[in-house]
Amino acid sequence: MPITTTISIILKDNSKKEIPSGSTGLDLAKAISNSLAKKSVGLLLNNELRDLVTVLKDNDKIEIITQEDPRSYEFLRHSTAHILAEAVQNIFKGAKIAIGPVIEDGFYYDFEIPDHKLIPEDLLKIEKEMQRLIDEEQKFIKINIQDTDKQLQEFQLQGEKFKAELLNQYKNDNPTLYVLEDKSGKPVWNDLCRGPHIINSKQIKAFKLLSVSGAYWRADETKESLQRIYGTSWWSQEELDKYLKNLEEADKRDHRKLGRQLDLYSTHEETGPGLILWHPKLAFIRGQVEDYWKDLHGKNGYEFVYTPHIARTDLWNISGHNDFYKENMFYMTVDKQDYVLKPMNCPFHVLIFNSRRHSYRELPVRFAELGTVYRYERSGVMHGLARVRGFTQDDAHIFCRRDQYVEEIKGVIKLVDIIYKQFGLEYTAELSTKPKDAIGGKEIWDFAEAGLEQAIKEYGLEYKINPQDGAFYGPKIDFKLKDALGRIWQGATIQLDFNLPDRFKLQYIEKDGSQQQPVMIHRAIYGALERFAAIIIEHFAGDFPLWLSYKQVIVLPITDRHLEYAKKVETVLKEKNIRAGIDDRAESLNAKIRDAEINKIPYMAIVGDKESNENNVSVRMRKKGDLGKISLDTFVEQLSKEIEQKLISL
RNA sequence: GCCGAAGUAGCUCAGUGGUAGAGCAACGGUUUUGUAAACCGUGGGUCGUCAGUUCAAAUCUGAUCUUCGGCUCCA
Repeated sequence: MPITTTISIILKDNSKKEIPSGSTGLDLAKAISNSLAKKSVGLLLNNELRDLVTVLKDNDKIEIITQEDPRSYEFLRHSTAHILAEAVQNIFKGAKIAIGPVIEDGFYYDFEIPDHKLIPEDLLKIEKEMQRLIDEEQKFIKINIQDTDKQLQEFQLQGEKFKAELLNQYKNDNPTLYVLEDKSGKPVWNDLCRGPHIINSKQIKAFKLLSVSGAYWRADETKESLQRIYGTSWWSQEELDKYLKNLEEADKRDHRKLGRQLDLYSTHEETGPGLILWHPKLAFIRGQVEDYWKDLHGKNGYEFVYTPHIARTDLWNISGHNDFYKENMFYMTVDKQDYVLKPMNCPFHVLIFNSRRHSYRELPVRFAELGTVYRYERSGVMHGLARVRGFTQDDAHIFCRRDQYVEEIKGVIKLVDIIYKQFGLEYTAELSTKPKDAIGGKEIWDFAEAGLEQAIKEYGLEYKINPQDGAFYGPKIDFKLKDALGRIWQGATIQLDFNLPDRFKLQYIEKDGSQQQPVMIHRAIYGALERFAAIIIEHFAGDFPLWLSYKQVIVLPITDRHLEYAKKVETVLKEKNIRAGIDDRAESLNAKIRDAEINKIPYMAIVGDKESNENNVSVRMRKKGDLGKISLDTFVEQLSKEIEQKLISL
């Protein structure tokens, strides 16, 4: 057989490149251009991320990943995590390493550190050690583990029980070890790892450790309790600074912080955790959000119902909640009868449907309710308005025929689209399919999943599939929404239910006189008003659009002699249903402006001599500053239009 | 629920065993102000709660409640 001295590589654009055999990805990059080699980080080799220094084979398909490619961060962060682990083991001698994966914008590493509890100050010490290791220009070397038993023994000898456990698990999958070598080529540290990694620690230009927290080995609370360090790393200090600034901005928008500053809501020890008291401003905003919802749903064929907050346990026995939802329910006993505080609205809506016979002609029936439910949440999970124990769902249940339900799903998707656009929120859809422990046969699941998929496709929505992530009672579409800072929140959900129609024996009379089971759809668009409030507070950073603002205009008289005209302006605005007020305090104009800005009031109408003589107002817009003088009539007209159109400006 | 941290005036925070502080807000007065803070004065806290150690506890210890960062779970 002839020995080939060159191999042929297929590049991203399907062109071919001949390089000497034994070349690595880095050699390939150099062969293309030196500037490319400088920016190169790793490879996409036959569709898998690999080290840049991987030796290439004939006919390999290669895409060189540079620092400009978002995928390059995976190499960087994963490698920074290794340096973190090395640093921690250098500082805390008995520390054992668990796992250290890349997460969005960063990485973490889990450790078991006997006799030491990490505190934030430790992070500085660890960062220093990491920098020292980075400056040592340590090389990442990949080694195939030939003798797993020997390696296993070594891990056990070192007390690296987590690595040993992992190696044992992966021993038949060609496990690899990454060894870090110092400049002299001496191995100084290693980790069982699939990679890929960067070549040299000096490529880590900007990193920061962010926080410490607890975690469990394999996310199992019965297993070892570990200490986790979170960090982030970037290709340049500028990138890191930008990221940290973004974190600060997110912190400023935190709805819990703004909730206090703007007097939006409170919780109290006396009421208990996760129970929200809505103050007037946020209650007003909620009212606007609810009115908009009612209007839209009324126009789209929904009928509104009200149902009680408690029901006898009997109801929850029939629905099955008392079995599968037990840990989340609040129970009480009255007159020796057991009651449950409702965790969901569906059983009530089902009872309304079942309270009389239905003809196929009446379907679909759509019952909607802003239903307040209570769920016991474990004490550590509460979070401001976003995760609470008592919350109001914008709930609705659709009962329809099999031949209707695709259209019904499309109708719900349309509402989701309209509503999210109204708030300037982007979203993505996810289709969750049959889980392992599901009720209902394959046939009905196939039918339901196909229908959901058809609806999404026909609507023209992009979506991804979450295999086996559906509810046990049916598949679902979840909507993840993205706020102004690009953060993802769980929003709307559309779920099919095969469970309740069965348990409550739901029926309607078909054309041929037979009794048929309707298809039942659960859906919520805001999700929960509490969480939605949290989302829009953070999305708008407290600067609510005019139609949502509790106070829309504050009139600022310059001196007392302008009070009379200021009152006139206020009256004119109020007559046009514009929510206006006057700041008549004996404060300087600057002070009044400052307070209005702090309270995030959208418009300030400043009135002095010039304005009162000409029936004008000087308009100042929140955050934008002085807009100049316009006539009072024009001002009213412009505001009315902005309110009418529910405009948003971010 | 679990791991870790925190709780001092309405808010933000200082105060490491010896008489509880600041700024802002509030209140009273003076100032009548042109696009992000006028000036003077006054009041306000059993230091989350309960127990313990001590001559003496905001400060040390324990329990408990709440909050925060995560884990797990979820609208």
